[in-house]
Amino acid sequence: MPRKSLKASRSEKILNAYADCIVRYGLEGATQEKIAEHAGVKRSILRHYLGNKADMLNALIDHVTGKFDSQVQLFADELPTTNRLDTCLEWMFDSEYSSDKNATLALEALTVCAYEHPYAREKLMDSTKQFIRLIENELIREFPNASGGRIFDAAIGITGIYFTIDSLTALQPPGEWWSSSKRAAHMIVNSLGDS
Amino acid sequence: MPRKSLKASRSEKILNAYADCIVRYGLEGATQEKIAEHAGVKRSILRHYLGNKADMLNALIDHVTGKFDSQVQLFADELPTTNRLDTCLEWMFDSEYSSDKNATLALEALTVCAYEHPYAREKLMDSTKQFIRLIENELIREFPNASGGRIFDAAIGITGIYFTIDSLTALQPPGEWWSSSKRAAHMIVNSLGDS
DNA sequence: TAATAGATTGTCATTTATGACAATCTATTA
DNA sequence: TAATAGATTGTCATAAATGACAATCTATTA
Repeated sequence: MPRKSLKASRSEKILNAYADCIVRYGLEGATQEKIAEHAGVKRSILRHYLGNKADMLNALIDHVTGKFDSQVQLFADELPTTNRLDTCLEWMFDSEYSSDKNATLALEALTVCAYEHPYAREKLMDSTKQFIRLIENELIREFPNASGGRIFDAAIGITGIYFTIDSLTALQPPGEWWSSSKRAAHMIVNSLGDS
Repeated sequence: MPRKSLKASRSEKILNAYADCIVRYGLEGATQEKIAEHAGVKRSILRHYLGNKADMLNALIDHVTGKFDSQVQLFADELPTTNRLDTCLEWMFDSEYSSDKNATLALEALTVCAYEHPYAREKLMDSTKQFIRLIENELIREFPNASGGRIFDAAIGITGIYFTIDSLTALQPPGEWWSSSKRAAHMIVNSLGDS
């Protein structure tokens, strides 16, 4: 007889606003007032659906890492059957293409609290590993004969280049930095070719 | 007849504590109380030497970028005359060696406020450029015949790999990530060799 | 349509962070 | 040693953030 619960959709909306806020104002700068404003709800609502500050942070950690993970998965699924690796780099290093840049940025904003929050550290580590593994898989597919060690080195390198150019977004770097990043990633890829 | 001013040394100590705090707690999480505690002084002292919150942030921006710049300069000056590039990568990607990792981390912690603080954005951009230029110079010295474009691409790539592995410190990644990062950087360097 | 579970709003107390400034202490040297 | 400029400490007012909870509104369906 009760009305149906909006918990799922409301929580979603609030956590997205929370993620936006930590990217914009930093983790501690994302106050409940600001989150509520961004989400277009009253502050009391946050508490109603997500509990107190600590609860909210835990929910946020799950939400941000989960969202990142599923976007990574979606990204992998959408890659074409031919020319996968080139397409992959093309998508990664095109500042226009990417649908939701904030996924990476939110991850990075959370990183600063890893010291204080072992749970965040754990989840962030998992998500990072999964991203590296995506790159590894594409490299293996293209260079089945390369050693696992070299594949991993290359994956770490490409991931590093991507994370940095992504986090530099806040500094509004010139567009050439994106294309240079892409070419640097290709340098790594090519070096796997020379057996 | 007055006593001599401690402004320089006190400000230095406070700003170092401030930088430590933003790395540990994030920009907004670094409250005056915590800074004072880390610096081993009373909170009132902060105001006495560095003014109000906004003044302190500006001083911090100058301090952090200035410190980073001078460490980069020192780093370049200490490179040996022979085998410079290898030594450079060796030092960058040795998690033990580096004297003050926090210089990079503080830079990254400040990045989140770039949206709100154009001044921070400006200074951070300058420092980043200077770092890239250091790498560029070493690459040019080793590969005088490589095109400027390829040199820049490589410098962007190596810098990206370095910044990322450095910021991942908070997640306590396995030591192999450091060595893999180093080898990835070498892949980029080597690709400059095959004209 | 009446009862119910949940949505939504509003308010108040507590804690925390900051700003301002008065009061006191201390090295320096004229 | 006395005057001075600065160091240091302490306190209070204000603002901001959070936590807790009461009060009201509204779908849903028995």
